[in-house]
Amino acid sequence: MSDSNRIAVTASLLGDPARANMLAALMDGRALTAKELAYAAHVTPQTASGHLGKLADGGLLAAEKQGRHRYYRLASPLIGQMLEGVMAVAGPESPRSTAWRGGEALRTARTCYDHLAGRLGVALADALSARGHVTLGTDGGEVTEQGARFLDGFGASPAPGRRVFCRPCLDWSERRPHLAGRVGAALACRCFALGWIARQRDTRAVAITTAGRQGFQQTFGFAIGD
Amino acid sequence: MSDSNRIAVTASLLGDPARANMLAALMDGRALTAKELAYAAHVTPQTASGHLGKLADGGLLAAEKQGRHRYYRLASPLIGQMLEGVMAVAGPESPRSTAWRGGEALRTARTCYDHLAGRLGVALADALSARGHVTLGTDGGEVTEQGARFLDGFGASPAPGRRVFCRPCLDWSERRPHLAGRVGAALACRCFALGWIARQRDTRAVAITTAGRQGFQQTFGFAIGD
DNA sequence: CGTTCACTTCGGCGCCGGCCGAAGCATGGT
DNA sequence: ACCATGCTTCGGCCGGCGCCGAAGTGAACG
Repeated sequence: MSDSNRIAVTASLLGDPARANMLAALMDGRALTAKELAYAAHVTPQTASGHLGKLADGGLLAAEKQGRHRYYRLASPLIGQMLEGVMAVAGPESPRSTAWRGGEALRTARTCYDHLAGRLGVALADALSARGHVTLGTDGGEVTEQGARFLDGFGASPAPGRRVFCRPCLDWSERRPHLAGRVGAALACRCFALGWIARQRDTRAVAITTAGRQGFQQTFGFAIGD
Repeated sequence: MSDSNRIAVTASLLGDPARANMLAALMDGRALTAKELAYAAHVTPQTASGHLGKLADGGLLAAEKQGRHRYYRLASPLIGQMLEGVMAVAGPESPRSTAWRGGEALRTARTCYDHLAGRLGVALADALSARGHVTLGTDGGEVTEQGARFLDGFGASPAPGRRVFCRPCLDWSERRPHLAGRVGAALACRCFALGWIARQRDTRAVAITTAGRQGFQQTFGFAIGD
């Protein structure tokens, strides 16, 4: 089988709306049951079962059985990255048709596998860059020395000691980069731990709490949230 | 239309073998005619015409008419990046079934949109890293000062003056990173210009010339090619 | 132990999309 | 002007795949 046939096989796994719905639901890094994924995909459990089997056989999902429950998660960060790449190309809807449910919340703040995206994610990247905590270029970026001290103090130290590079991830709703990689993941983890943001049921839109609005304003200098 | 339906629509464009073949053929950054793409995809011109229309309508290809010839190319580097991401997940064939035609040449050296991939691409990244010309981490890397001087001297200066970050791209055949981004593109461009590598007709496998074997050995310290 | 729930498998149906032959239009060459 | 070539469109065919009802297996609960 040629390499482009392998592309076709992998891509066709994403190319069904039900399966795409499932993968998107798993993009917040959590594991969900087959039943929850069936609900997310708007199909019956039997249909979902077939789809999940294909995704697992194709190496995109990892399955774990707990009693009668079957939990699925994305098989690796690489799958998350691939989905990000497809999303970046698929892009947002045209501004004229943004009336679909939940869209605004996703645009405000959401998880993108293990890091934050949407306006919140981009605002974090912008603030860190503007304050000289990270230096960002076209192909990448790096945490500065003062940035490392800042992140240490904030409780989001990405790695001890060594140089810490940043992986920009083109945000599909903002069309500008947010921070992926270890830095992005550490920031997200810390913000959840502080209670500034909270996961919601049935969506990977992330809620910004009152504490979060204050925290982002005082610590990073931007206003976000209702 | 929800974001995951947009994923499905975009992915399904890649999910057909004929279309995947065409996109793969265009991954070396060249523009090809509809006829050439039909040949690459092993379908008739009329079938190819329908597929190309879909890829162009979907924003994946850009079309340009020259007389009776219709040239298509990938619409943007972002498309190349997306395809890289799918290829990284699709991965190589299992070692037991590598007998397909042209596979070894692709693994040795090929273009990955605008930069070099395969063993050659990975060897370049390794050599630059080992010699201290670039520093590479998990999420990215940067050209060092001595590295910038080296690249200047080599004729592959990626950008004047400013800090130059590197974008690692997981090589699907080697499962380790080669260099994408501006640095990778500048290296590839220079190696073509030096005649160390040459494009081949009907494949994005890149031929390593005799001059190239000597040049890579003397300048970068690795042996590659027949 | 019986009931409920989660999940999987089977079988049948219908839709969709890729395929190509045929035909038509446009361009290039002699 | 005629012929060859590149490309597109149309129509029909067929295979593949997602869908769900029905049924079965296994786990959890009272």
